[in-house]
Amino acid sequence: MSDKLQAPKGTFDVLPASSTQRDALVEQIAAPAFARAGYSRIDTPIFEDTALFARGVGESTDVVSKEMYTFLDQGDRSVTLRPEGTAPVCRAYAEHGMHKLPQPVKLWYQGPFFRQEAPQAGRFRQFFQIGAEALGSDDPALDAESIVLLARLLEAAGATDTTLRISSLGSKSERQAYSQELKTYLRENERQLSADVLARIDQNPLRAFDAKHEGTQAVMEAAPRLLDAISVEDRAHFDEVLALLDAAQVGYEVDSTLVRGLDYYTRTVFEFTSPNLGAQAGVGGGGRYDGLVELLGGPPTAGIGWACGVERVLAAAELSTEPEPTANTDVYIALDDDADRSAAFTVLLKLREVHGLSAQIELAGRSMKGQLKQASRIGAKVLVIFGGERGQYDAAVKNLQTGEQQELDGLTAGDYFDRIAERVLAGVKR
RNA sequence: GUGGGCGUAGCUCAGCUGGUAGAGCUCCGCGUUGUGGUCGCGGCGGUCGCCGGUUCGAAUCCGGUCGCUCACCCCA
Repeated sequence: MSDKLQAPKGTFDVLPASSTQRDALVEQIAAPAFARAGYSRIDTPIFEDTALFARGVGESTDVVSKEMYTFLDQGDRSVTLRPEGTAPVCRAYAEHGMHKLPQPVKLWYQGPFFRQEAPQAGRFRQFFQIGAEALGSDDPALDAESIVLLARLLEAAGATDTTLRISSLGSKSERQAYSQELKTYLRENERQLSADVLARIDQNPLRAFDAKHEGTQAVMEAAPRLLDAISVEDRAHFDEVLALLDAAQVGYEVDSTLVRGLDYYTRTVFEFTSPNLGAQAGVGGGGRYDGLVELLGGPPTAGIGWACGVERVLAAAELSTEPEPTANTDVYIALDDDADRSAAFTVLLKLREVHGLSAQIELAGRSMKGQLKQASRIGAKVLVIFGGERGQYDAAVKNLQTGEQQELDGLTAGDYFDRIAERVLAGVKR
């Protein structure tokens, strides 16, 4: 075991048993919902110029400062495995001049993301996200639409007991002023704060709201709230978002302590959590990021989006019944000791290619009993036996559902396929 | 990075106070049978994570190390 290679720390193999439900989440639940809401699929590179995240997500964030997989390529360019999807989508928006398209531009994506953190329940180094970004409009209805989209997605996936927390971070200027005020407050109470909160007062004081440390939480209860400091316009925008959520009958909790760890967020921020997830309770979250596109070299552009973790959604949905990959093989070709293997192989390919059937042939040297067992194990409807018992027949076609079997003799190179195929098709259709 | 729990067969696990490894499931074969199910019998499969120490003898005790896992932190 010691020298056996294994998947890198924090990564996992998606085995056949679980790939079915993962695919279903993306293809049967997410994709149709996005299509109905006017979102188009976008795929950005798995790695990007490191500067994209440094600038877009923020140098001081944990994600950028200590969790990125960054390396130099052969040309000494610093590249980074994408830790999140919003910055790349905004880069693509700016790079391809999407501001010239009818606004807003709605995009969705799905794929792996990378963060070098200590793995634990619900947290991986390579994880999969489904995300949605809508750029080019700051209409509160877009915020509401985006949030409702995620709410419905979670519901459809089976994560029905989630909680939505929502708040507004206001605009940059108020946030900066508030940040100063909060720093002062924290300094006044620094004796009760935990060491790591204390160490980050200058970097990101808002983080203190997230701490689980008791003393810190006591201090934060009485701390000034950003939601009380935002501008009249931002407050009106936020109230409109809430009103639309009410209209959509999406329940929420306004939580003025809600903090997001990425620098680009402005105004609306939200997060869905699930009680059956352990410490990493967030299943999905996001917010508005007016200004990000401009920061990345594009025109001033409003934007809002979210991402949800595929592994977390699935865990929150508590899919108890692990559906075995439904076996739906049409034909299984069994080989007796004296089978004409060449003829069997030809029939196998023709059944697949001419008749479009799913056909498998014996490949493991099993006994006839073992081959029968294998055929029923993979759900074959029809069995073709080549060889026959002691040469009593050249081939036999057995309907595995009814048990009836027809034996064919005198097969010649010219007509064996048609005669077998005729009987196979009759059996498959039944 | 820090702390708790755990590393025995492909999977789930047993193995008390030290005597050089077991079960169930899976897989393969044989018999039974309705060519597949059931049942019966048999087989494949492990340097007990790794290294060192104590001992006549270590899966078991001690130390170290690696890995997994949960939590802190952070986030999806």
